Amino acid sequence: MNETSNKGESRADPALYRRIRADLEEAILSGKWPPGHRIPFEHELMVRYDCARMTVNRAVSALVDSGLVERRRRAGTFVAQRKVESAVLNIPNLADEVKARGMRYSYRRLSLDRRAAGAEDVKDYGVEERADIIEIRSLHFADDIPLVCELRLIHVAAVPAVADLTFEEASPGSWLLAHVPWTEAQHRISAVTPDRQTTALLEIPRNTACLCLERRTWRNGGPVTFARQIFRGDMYHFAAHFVPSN
Amino acid sequence: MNETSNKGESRADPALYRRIRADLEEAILSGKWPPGHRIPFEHELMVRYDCARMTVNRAVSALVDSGLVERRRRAGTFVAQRKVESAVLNIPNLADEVKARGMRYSYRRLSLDRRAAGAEDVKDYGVEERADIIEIRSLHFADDIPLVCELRLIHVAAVPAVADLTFEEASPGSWLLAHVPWTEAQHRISAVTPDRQTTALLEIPRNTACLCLERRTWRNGGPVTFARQIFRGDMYHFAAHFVPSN
DNA sequence: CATGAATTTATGTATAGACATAAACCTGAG
DNA sequence: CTCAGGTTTATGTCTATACATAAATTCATG
Repeated sequence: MNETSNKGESRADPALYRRIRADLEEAILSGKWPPGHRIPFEHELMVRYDCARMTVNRAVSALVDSGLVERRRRAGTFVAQRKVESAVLNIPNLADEVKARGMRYSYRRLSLDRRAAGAEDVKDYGVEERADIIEIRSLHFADDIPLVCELRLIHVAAVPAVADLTFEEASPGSWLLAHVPWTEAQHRISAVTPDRQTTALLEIPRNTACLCLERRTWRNGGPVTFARQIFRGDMYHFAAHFVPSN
Repeated sequence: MNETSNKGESRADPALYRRIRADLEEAILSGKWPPGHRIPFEHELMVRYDCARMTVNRAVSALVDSGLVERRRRAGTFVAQRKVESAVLNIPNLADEVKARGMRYSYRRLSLDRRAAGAEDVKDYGVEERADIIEIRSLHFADDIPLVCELRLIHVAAVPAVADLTFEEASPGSWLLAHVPWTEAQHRISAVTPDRQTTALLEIPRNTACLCLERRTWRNGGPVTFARQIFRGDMYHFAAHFVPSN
C-alpha cells in the first residue's frame, strides 16, 4: 500500500523508530502536513510499519520533545503551529574564528585592575555591589588589524584562581572557557556607535556602526563573568542557522 | 542510601523517567559531573530508582538527543564536552514582540513591485537571476513609533499565492509565517549606518548605529524569500540564551 | 433541552524479556 | 611481546502486555 512498509523485511538498517521519526518529520517539514493537521494515530502507524506501539510511540515522543507536534489524549497528535522563529547562534571563540578564516590571531592586554564593584558596575554590568572583581581591557587582532575591543569583569569569588593571573598572554575568554564551566549564559547583541577611545583603539572613523556583544555567565546561580565586546563594524557579522521546531 | 530512591512508593507524581532525566541533568549542569565524567551505568540507575532498564534508557536517551551526554557501548555514558558556545536566538515575530512589551503594533506597506530579478538583486540579496520576484518595502511601528524598516523579496515560483496579495494589511512576514513553511533559514546580523532614506523613515538622526537582520529561507532546496530588516538602533537588541550542550 | 455521569479511545508510562552490536578486555599462539 | 580471535559487557532496539489518564462522545435523567 505504501513504500514505507517494513513488512517481511528481516530488519531495517537504521533503527525503525528513527525511520518512522524521519518519515513523519519529512511530511511535516515538506509542508505535506501543515500545522494543525492530525497525523496518523499510533494504531495506524503500527499497521503501516508493522511494529509495536512502543516503537511508534518512541518516534512520536521524540517529535514532541523537539516541538514539532503536540498530542492530545483521545484526540490524536497534531502538527504544532510554528512558534517564534528560533535560530542557533554560534557565539565565536575569537581565536578559533580568526584562524578559521586563515588570518593570524593575536591579543593584547591593555589593563588589569582589581577592585570592589561600585554602584556604576552594578548599573552598567549587573555585577554585585561591593563584589571583589577583576577588570581587564584588551584588544583582539586579525592579521594585526584590531578586530575586537573587550571589557571583561570576573568575580574573584567565583574563580579564585584568576587572582594569580595577569592575562598578558592568554585572553580572559579563552582561559575561562578552558577552566571554568558555566551553566547559564545570557547574550545581548546591539548596535552601537563606540566612544572616541574605542574608535581610536579599533582604528576606525568615528560614527562607525559596530556590533556590541554583551555576555553574562553564571555557575550554579552565582555570577561568574561579564564581557562586553565591540566588534569592528566593517569586518564582522553574526550568522545564525535554522531551527525547524520550537 | 540516597534520597532519590523510589523504592516502596506507590508511584511518583511526575513520570519517573522525567525525574531520572532531571536528576541527571541537574548533576551535569551543576558541575558535579564535569565533562568526561562517566555517569552511572543503566544497571546502577535501575537499582537506584528501582525500575526497569527501559525506563532508565528512556531518560538517558533523551539526554543523548539533547546532546548533554554521549554513550559508548561497553564503556558507558559520559558527560559531553562543551563545544563552541552556542546560544538560541529568538528571531522576533515583530507583531508578537511588540505586543508582548505592552505596545501597540502597526504596520504600513510602502511599496510593492513585481519584476524579474536583475544582476543587482543576485549580488545584493542572493536571489536567482531572472527569477520572478515581488519586492515589498514596509515599516513596522510600536505605539506609532517606526521601529523597523523592511525590504522583502519573495520568489513567486515558490509561493504562487503571493501574486494575488497586496500586503497592505498583513505584513509579508506574518503572512509567510502562517502560510509557507520553511525548512532552512540563514540569518545574518550586522551593524549598519542606514542611508538617508532609511533614517528619514525611522525618524532617527543620521549616523545612528542600527542592527540589520538579513534572513534567507529555503523550502526543499528552493529559495523562498529574502528579508532585510533595519531596527531602530536605540530601541532594539537581540537577546540570546544559553545552550548547555551542542 | 440542559447537564452531569458513564463510556470509549488515544495517548502516557512502565515492565520483563529478547536479541543485536560495538567496543573493551582477555587469552593463547607465534 | 604482538596480534588474532574469542569473551564479556553496556548500550541499542524491539516486543507484548499492563494499567493510568485526559478528553471527546454518548447516554441517562431531571
